[in-house]
Amino acid sequence: MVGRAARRVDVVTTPEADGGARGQSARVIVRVLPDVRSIDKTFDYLVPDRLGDQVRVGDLVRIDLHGRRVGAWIVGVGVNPPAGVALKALAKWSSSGPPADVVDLTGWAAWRWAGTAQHLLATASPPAVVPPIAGRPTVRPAVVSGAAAPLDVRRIAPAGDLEAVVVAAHTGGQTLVVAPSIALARVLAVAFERAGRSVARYPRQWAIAAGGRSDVVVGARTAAWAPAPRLETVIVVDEHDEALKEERTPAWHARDVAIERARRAGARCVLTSPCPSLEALEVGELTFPTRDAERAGWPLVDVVDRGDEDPRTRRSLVSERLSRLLRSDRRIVCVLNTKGVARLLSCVACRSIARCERCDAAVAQHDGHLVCARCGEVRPVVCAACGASRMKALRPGVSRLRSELEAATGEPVVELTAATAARSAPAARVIVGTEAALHQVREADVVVFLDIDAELLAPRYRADEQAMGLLARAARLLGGRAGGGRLLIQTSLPDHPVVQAALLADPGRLVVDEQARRRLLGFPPTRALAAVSGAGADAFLATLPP
DNA sequence: CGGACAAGCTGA
DNA sequence: CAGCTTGTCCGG
Repeated sequence: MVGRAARRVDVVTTPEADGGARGQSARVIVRVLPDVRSIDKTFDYLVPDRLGDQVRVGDLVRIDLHGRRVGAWIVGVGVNPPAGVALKALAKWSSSGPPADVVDLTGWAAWRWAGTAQHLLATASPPAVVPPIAGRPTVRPAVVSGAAAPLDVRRIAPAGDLEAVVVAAHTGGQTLVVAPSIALARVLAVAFERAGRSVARYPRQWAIAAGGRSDVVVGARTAAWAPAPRLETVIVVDEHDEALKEERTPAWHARDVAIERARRAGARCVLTSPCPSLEALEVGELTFPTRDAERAGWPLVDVVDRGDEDPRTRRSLVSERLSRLLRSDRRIVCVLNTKGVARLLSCVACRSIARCERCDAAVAQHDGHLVCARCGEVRPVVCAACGASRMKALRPGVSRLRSELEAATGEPVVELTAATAARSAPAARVIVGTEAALHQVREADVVVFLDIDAELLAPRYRADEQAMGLLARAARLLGGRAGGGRLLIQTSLPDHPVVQAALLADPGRLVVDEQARRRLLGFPPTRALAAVSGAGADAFLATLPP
C-alpha cells in the first residue's frame, strides 16, 4: 500500500563517520515525505556535497518532484534506495525540523487518528526558519527500554494550587508542559520562571527547546509536539479539557500524544485535572487530595430544584433564589448554552411551534428575525399558521435572558458569547453568556448555570463529563469556599450524579457509573469511535468485520 | 497536488 | 481523425 509507506515513517540514520574511508566517496541518500496533501508516499534523494553532513531526520528541505519544486521533510538518512531509480539531488535545505523521536511520533499519530503525517509534521515544525542546531546527533537516540515510567493522574480541586503541583512535578532533565489554552500556558510559564527554571514557550521559542537549552517547554496543545532532546517528564494540565483535542483532521488529542510520547521516551507522565477523564483513569494511577482539602478547593454549591419552584414562575429561568442574588451587590455570571433570543418558539395565539417555511425544521429567533438553522431561511417574527406576531420562547437564549435579567436588576447586563470575544474585561456586575463567558470573565462571586439540564441531557455520550468540566471551570473562577464564592445550579435533576459530584465536591462519584455505562455501550475509552461518511461509506462499512 | 498521457467523444 | 474532455497514474 502506498499509504502505509508514509504513515509508518521509518527513521534510518547514517552510521557514524568511520575515519572518512567511505564518507568521501559514497553519497548520502535521504528519504523524504513531500509537504503535499494527498501524496502519501516517500521518495529518495541525494544529499548534494555543499550540504555536507548537516541534514538530519526531521529537517525541512525543498525538492524537485515531477517537474515542480515542493517542500518536504527528511524522514530517513542513509537509506537504501529502490533499485533502478535515478536519484535527483535535494534542491535546497530550508530549516531544522522536528527531531527523530517526534517524527516517529507523527507516524504513530497519523495511524492512530487516520490522517496524514504531513499535518502533524507541520504542527511539530518551527514557525520560522531555524538554522542547523549545534550538537544535534546524527544517530538516533537509543530507545529506552525496561520498566515503563509511572503515569500519574492527579486530581486536584479546581481552586487547588495548580501551579505549585506543576512546578513540583518538574524533576530535572527537560519537562514538557501541555496546557489546554495559551492563557494557562502563559501562567504556568511564569510559575516555572518564578521557581528559577528556564522556560521555552512553544511554538515561539522552538529553537531553544530543540537545543535543549531550557529546563521546561510550555505551550498549548501543540506543545505535545515540541522538540525536547533531554525529555524526562511530560505534564498535561487539565487533561479533561476538550481544547486539548485538535478540531481538524487528523483530530489528535494532546493528552494521548503526550502519553505515547512519554512512554516511548521512558519519561514520567503526569496528568492533572479537577475531574480526570475516563481515558486518563484507564491508563494511569490516580492520586487525589484529602476530603477536606478537596472540599476546600470547591466553592459552596447551591442546587435550585426547578421542580420545587412556584408554578407561576417555574417557566422562567430566573428562579427566586437567583432573583435574591441579583438584588445583592455580588458579581454574577449566568451561563446558558443557547445563543440568540430563543432556539424554540411557539405562537402565543395558536400555540403552534414556529417552523421553517421552506424545510419545516424548527426555527430560532435572532434579533428581530426567525432563522432556520438547517437551511438558513430568514423571515420576520410572524406565525406561519395564524399570522400572529407574538411568540413565546420555549427555549430561551442568552439575548432573551439579558433583557429578563436587566428587567430584574434595573441595571445594564452584558451578553458574552464566543462571537463577542472579550476585547476588554466586561464592566457590568451581571453578565449572561454561553460557556464562552467562563473563559472571558476574570473574576466573579457567583456563577449560575441557568439550565444545566440542557448539558446533562445532551445527546452526546460525553455529556456528563462535559457538564462536570463546565462546573469545574466555574469553580476555578470562583475559588475555594473560604473565598465566599457560590456556584448556583438550576436543574430539575437534583439527584443527577454530576450535580451531586459538584455539591459534595467529589468528582470521583461520577466515575463508577459512567465507566460501567461506557463499557456496556462500547464507547471510549473501552473502544474507539470513527465517523465514516461520504459516497462509499456504506460499501466501506460492509467490508469491515462485525 | 498537478502534469502526462491514454481512452473516449464529437463533428465535419 | 483533429481537437477536445475525462480519467488514471505517478513522482525518486
